Amino acid sequence: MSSLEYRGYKVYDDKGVVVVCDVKDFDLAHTFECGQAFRWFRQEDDSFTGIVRDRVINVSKIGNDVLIKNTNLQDFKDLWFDYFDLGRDYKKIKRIISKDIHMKRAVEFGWGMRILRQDFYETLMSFIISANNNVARIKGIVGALSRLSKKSIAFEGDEYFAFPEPGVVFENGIEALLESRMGYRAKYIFESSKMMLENLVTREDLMKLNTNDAKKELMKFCGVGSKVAECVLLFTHTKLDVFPVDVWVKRVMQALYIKEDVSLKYINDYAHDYFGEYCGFAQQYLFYYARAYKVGT
DNA sequence: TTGCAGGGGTCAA
DNA sequence: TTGACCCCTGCA
Repeated sequence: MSSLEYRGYKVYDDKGVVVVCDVKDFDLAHTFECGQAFRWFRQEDDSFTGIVRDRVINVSKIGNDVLIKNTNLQDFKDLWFDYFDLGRDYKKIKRIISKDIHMKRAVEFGWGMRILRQDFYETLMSFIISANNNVARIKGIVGALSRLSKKSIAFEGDEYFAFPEPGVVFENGIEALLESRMGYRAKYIFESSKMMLENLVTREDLMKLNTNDAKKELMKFCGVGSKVAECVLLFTHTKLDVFPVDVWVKRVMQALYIKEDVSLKYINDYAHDYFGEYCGFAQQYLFYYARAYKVGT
């Protein structure tokens, strides 16, 4: 067994299980079931198994200790620390955005949600697929699309697949994409993968722009409108001051804050003004809360 | 069991 | 601003 201190965390490796001691503000269900990622699966023991890049890990908690199976200390430093956003003070963010009773309730309900730092291309494709679609089917399509990579990963008796590279998706062509049952989105996935290959828009470029310009750049991708662009910015940690407005966020904002039927843009502007630089976090707590309680339906 | 509405929207007109 | 859009899932 080896151990280390890394950026405020005591971490040790016990036979292939990395244990991160005393992690605050982290709940597995809040994080993996708040709709930000489509590649995490709840297990019978309430742990979660997920595919991240070309790895498959299983995450569970004992008290405030987080157990990550099928990895090592080096990966914790290189990958998992950033992926789970462990360097961020969520207590501070929750305090700042809890400006009223509604947000306090939402934060209290989803207290352990963390915004995962996900891969740019995978997130872009996943949220193009999410348009006018439900979560169960999105997961199915993303899973089917992943098989194209042919990068099989075995873990605990099951087979998983890494998300494909843009070149692989492009070379497979629209016919193969249609077999993933993604319907009219196949053209978007194909065209946007082609654009990724050509480096028309890169995450590095977006990092240099202000949030509004970064959003405009992202909307150059096929099948990417305002909502999907903001999701991609948020879930890749490219920009955190975004507020994706979908049907649920529209409902909850109208029911609790605005009290009348307004446009998506109005809600977006309202939230930016009201919640400020951390409005992306506010959106996630509200989304999770709204869906659970069916607020506004 | 069958049938239908709606889904973390986007695009084109 | 409005309707079409693939097709699956959940619910009556």
